[in-house]
Amino acid sequence: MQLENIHVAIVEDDHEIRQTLALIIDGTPGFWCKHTFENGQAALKPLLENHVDVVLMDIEMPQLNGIDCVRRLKPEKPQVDFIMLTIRHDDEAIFQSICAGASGYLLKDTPPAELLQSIKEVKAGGAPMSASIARRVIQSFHPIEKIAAFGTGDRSLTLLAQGMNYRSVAEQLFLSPHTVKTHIKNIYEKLQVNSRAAAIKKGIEDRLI
Amino acid sequence: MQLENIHVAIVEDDHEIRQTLALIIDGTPGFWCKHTFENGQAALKPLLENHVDVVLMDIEMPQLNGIDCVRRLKPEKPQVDFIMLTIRHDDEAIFQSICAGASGYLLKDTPPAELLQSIKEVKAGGAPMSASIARRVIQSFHPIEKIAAFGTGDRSLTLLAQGMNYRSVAEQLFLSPHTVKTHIKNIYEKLQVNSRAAAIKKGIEDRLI
DNA sequence: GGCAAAATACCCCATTTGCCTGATACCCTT
DNA sequence: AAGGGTATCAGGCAAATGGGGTATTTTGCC
Repeated sequence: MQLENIHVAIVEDDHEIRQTLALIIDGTPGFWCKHTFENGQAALKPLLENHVDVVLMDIEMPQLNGIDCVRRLKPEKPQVDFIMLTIRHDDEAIFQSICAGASGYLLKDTPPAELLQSIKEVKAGGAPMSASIARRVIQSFHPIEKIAAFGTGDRSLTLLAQGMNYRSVAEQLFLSPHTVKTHIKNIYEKLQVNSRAAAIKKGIEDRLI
Repeated sequence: MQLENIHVAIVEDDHEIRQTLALIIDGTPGFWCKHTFENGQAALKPLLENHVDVVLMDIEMPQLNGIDCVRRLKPEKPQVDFIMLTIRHDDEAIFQSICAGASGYLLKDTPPAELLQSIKEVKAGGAPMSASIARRVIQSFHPIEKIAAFGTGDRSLTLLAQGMNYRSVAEQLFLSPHTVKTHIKNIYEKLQVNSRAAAIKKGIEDRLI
């Protein structure tokens, strides 16, 4: 496939895991474990100054955790692909990692063959994820059960979010501006906000819009 | 692995592809192609009334496209896993499919072995995606290059989205309300909107907030 | 049929917003 | 030195918003 080795770095605080991963990678043709670091802080400078293709990144580490490490490195080295390699499978870890710039997310029980495949895959423009992680990511797009399900009002909110004012929304929905106002008032109460701005933010977060 | 066959349905308007897929699935132990349909409309009733585990769904089909078909079936049959199987790889198709309720997204050049593996994977709670699709999904979480990168203003927008008014934002950022006003005006221009509501929606969509 | 909830509509009024004009200053690049 | 971009601050003004009411009609449900 690729003519040159894929240069890999490992950031992982557990000595044994770090060594094992390095052995797996170095022991496979086409892969070269160029660096290993025992926490995020130690990885920052070397990874900024040296080129690697893929970084395997643990999350829970002393001094600087993997998510923050990615957050700081990715903007500076956008061509580097970061794969989180962690036991954490909670939404917070997953989505913070992805938002920080990770291009892959594997659980630590990933078998060596799949790990190596994932490294190749991310380098080829993919986004390798453990099956359960991928499902979580996909599910994050699925609509939530509409909280308390307000009736006509939700349409109003959608239109407001598009920049319309009471009058325009009223025309669109064939209602009086007064009515729209009443609806919006009710929506504010249900969403526990008191401004259009906050309502729209909450509405989007809760997938009502 | 599983004691019983995985029951699969195929919704695909191209006769040849449909037959080929059916042959692949029926020819593999552990899989059973229970139904095939030539468009979304034809699939609706049978899929509501009969149980299948996984549906392979094309997108572009006459009468009822695959995305709308999933949108209508998934809420009624949440336990069914839908895998889009299409040549389309544009963002609109990808994200509309996922939002409609698809749990997987494969391109039509997926080799048979990988297709079968994906069916098993989705049934096991995964979310099989072609590599390039997965990357798109992941990238959708990444912050956009700040359009024209407004400097201080973006902070203002974030605070406005939390329901603050000019005065509160000004206090928070140690600025004059006038300054905040100016910033917001500039942001509106850059986002091509003219109301706070639309700005927040666009800001969230573009991941500036 | 009857009741409760939602939807519809209207009023007043203080506050806020969006837009206009203008200004000063700083940091770039040319 | 000149120009462009950004950040800062200011006053004025028409329009929109948010909050407090009240009241009628429609709807869904028992």
